[in-house]
Amino acid sequence: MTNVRAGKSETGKLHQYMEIGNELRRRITLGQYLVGSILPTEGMLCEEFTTSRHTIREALRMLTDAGFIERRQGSGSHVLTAVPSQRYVHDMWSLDQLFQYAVDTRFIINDVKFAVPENSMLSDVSGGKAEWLIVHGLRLERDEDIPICFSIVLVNRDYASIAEELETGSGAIYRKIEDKFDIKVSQVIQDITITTMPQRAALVLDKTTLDVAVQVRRRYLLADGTVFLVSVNQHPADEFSYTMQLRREGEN
Amino acid sequence: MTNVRAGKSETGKLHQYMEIGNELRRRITLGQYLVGSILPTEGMLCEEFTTSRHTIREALRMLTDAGFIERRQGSGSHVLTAVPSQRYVHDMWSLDQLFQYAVDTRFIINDVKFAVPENSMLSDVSGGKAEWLIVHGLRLERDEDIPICFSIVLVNRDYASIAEELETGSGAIYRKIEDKFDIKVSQVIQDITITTMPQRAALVLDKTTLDVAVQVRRRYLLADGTVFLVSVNQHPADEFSYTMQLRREGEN
DNA sequence: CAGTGGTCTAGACCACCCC
DNA sequence: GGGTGGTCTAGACCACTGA
Repeated sequence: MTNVRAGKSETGKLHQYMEIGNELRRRITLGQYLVGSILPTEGMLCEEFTTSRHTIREALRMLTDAGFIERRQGSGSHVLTAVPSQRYVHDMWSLDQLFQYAVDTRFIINDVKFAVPENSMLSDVSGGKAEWLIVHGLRLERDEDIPICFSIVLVNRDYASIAEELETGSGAIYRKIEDKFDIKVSQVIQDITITTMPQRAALVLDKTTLDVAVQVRRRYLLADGTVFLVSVNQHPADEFSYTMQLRREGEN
Repeated sequence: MTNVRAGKSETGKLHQYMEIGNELRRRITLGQYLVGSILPTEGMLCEEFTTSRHTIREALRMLTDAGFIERRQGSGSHVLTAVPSQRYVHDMWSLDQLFQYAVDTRFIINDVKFAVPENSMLSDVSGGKAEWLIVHGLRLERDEDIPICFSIVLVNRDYASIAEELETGSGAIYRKIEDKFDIKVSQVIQDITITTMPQRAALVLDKTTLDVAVQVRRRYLLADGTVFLVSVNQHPADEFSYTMQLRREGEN
């Protein structure tokens, strides 16, 4: 029992569970505990460090949060990696803020139909020639008539009945679907490319001089990997600016 | 004691701490516990729910992880918000992967100097006319001579001595600085805009037909908010594509 | 079915904050 | 100094996993 409080007097002021957590992390980093293998059980660690189970569990929670291990009831603490990936966090109130669509824009629908979309927009999304609900529209600054971008939204057929409610309210379409069908976006994949502005969009946005556009495509996925909505926004290049802020998480 | 296990028999199979956590979250959402106020103490909650302190602490940990409250030793559990911001996580091994610079590129330095940068690159960064270490270069595909983008890197004067080590190794500059000065990036702010390719860059990249470029600027901040490095990369628009994947965190 | 991690109890002492 | 949350102990029962 002499070293129960060793952490405080010797190395400064670390708590027991932190010292143990750091030691275990060191062992993983040094390959003493191999990736793919299983850590000693809680009981064994209690013995080795002469401490209570709760303390060991707190130490293991550190490793879990940092991404080193995964714990499975009945199975053990599995070592996932010796070099966990950094996690950078994007804080948002809603996905709308992924772009600046938050509250200051409105969406004007030009056309709604049910058809097979052009391939370029659904590359690597829908395996075949399924029909999607296709909404063409224009996004404007609220209370002004200044256009921001030309928009196409594709909705998976399973949720196509949302078409009836597109004119009401002001929120984003993906959000209306979330509410109506009680589903949740689990992942978003966004890509940004440069294209030439389609004729149709150029006309509406009154851009005759510069036909370069920034195309931002976002795919909204459910937990099972299903793409339930794809949005494609085309911005005049001369007005495009996109900022994102990533904060490093934890202290890894 | 009749309801110690009530969570299991009545509502399905939730654990006590989850039920309590959900109840507390409900109260915050409904405004029963106001934002800015302080939650009942652990002891009071133990009494109300007739349970042990550990169980209450586990419930409060749920709320903490979800961003509803912040706990301060000696002060209490402060309600931060009734609608916590969603957290979308960007998984990366390193920040290099924020772009696809991982391992398949090399950086050729054309010029290194110490000067006051043009304002356009440091808008809202350095309050004044401080001198920065300015590195001009070109990023190429590894083992090929295909240029990817034209690069400018600005290094805060405090870390300018990194200049001596720029030619060695292959990693990103920010990483060399992290190692040499034992500091850690805490946040990255990235913005993407469309510009015309500067003459200099256009010549090097042999782009005479299309002078539109995508400019990606990244500011690397320390925990105290200091910008220690700014990188500006200009890509020929016709080859530019940027994909990011955001995963919703937790089950909020 | 033996062993693992998950949950929970009922205590205790401590560091820290605020009065 | 009184009260808060943070850490820690020494037990217990349970759910789940895998041989």
